[in-house]
Amino acid sequence: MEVVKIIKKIFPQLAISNALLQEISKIGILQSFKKDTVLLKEESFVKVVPLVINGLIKIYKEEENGNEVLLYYIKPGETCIVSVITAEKNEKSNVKGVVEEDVDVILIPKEKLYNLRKNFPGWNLFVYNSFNKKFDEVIDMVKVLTFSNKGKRLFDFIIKKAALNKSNTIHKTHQEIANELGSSREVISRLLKKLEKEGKVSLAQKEIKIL
Amino acid sequence: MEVVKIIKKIFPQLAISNALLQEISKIGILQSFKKDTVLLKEESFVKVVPLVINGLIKIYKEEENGNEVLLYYIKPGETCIVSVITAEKNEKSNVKGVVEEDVDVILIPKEKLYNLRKNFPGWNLFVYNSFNKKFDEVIDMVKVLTFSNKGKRLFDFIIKKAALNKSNTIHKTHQEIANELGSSREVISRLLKKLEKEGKVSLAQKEIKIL
DNA sequence: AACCAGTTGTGACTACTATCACAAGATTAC
DNA sequence: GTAATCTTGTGATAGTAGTCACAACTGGTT
Repeated sequence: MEVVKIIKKIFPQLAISNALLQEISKIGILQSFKKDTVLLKEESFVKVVPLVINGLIKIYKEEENGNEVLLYYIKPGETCIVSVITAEKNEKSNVKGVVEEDVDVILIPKEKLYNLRKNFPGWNLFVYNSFNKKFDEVIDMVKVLTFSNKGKRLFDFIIKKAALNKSNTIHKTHQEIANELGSSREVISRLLKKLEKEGKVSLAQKEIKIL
Repeated sequence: MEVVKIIKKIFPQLAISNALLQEISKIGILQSFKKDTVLLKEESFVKVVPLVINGLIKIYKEEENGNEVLLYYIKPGETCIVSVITAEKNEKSNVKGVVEEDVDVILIPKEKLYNLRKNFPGWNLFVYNSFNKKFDEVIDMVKVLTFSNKGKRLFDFIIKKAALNKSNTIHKTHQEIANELGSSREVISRLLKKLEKEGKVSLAQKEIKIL
């Protein structure tokens, strides 16, 4: 019963009810995905909902012109709320999900969701919680986008990304950051240089260290 | 059985299951609120969840410095998803809800939510749908904020607000719009003037008409 | 009619951000 | 070790947005 242990450790909320714990360990499929695997495509139907055990998944929206809009990351102990909702509504996804750091996940097949929702209140509460958390994150993003300049937004991003990595260093090119924040490479380079001069970070190739 | 009729008409989703329909008509409290009534305060606990029959509720975040961040409007047929979630989690709200146009609502007392969630899958689906809709709206806002300038954002706002009013005219001062969009009055005045010159709107005191 | 408060219009200035152009540094492959 | 490629640095320029200052208009009141 490997899965039961994992759930107890990483998803304590789902282990409160023993029935739910058993059900998920029965229907859940353990699987791993490598960096850059596309788990959720825009305009396609959701077949499974992932519960992230470790690693990181990036959720974003992709524009026609190639622009991307970073929405949030899914970290261990969390699920892809957009997947849950669109799977149950049998609708197409309108966001994209890509593995940012190699992940291990428990996959819940879409057909099992109705039963979970109907018979396990603990599952609903988990979904509500997940929803709430991500909604708050996106709302916070709206706030930052409304009132902060790029410099603040960039620093905000660096701090949060480092926290997700449980490290004080992030490994991304300026171009990648520019894409995620909807800016241009030159602007990010300049702003990072400024942060370095202010003594807040130190820079190297593909590396930003928080001081 | 006035409430039953209203639910059937305005919330068809909740009328699919007769049991749910009966339950809501039993526990729901019909009530009206005038413009500017504060229905949901930041940092206070949610006691009731409103199902909006007609009118309009504005949901936004208020900053320490008085800045506001418009999140979305709740129109007839919708519920305040933040209320549902925070009520069930017994947490404090982190957004503010104010009546924008006089509303009639069905109020669901917080204590009844658990029973609805546990025993009525149709209620869950309604909550999921509401969540999905508002999440999409906020995501779209992130997109606009990331890639559009204020001019586009303003025009976007005008179009959407007019649609909510079911009218081609909105009645707000430039200052009010500036507050909702997190800009300044002068900027909004100038941009509106520009839209007028482009023949997209016509302006009068406290009135913007879409052409 | 004159007044007043609220609303809108606009110039001047500054800071921020995007874009183009190109240089320079770092890394990888041969 | 050198070429080729990827990544970062930086000047110049233009457009966007916020702020200050003040003028002009509007609707309602006395």
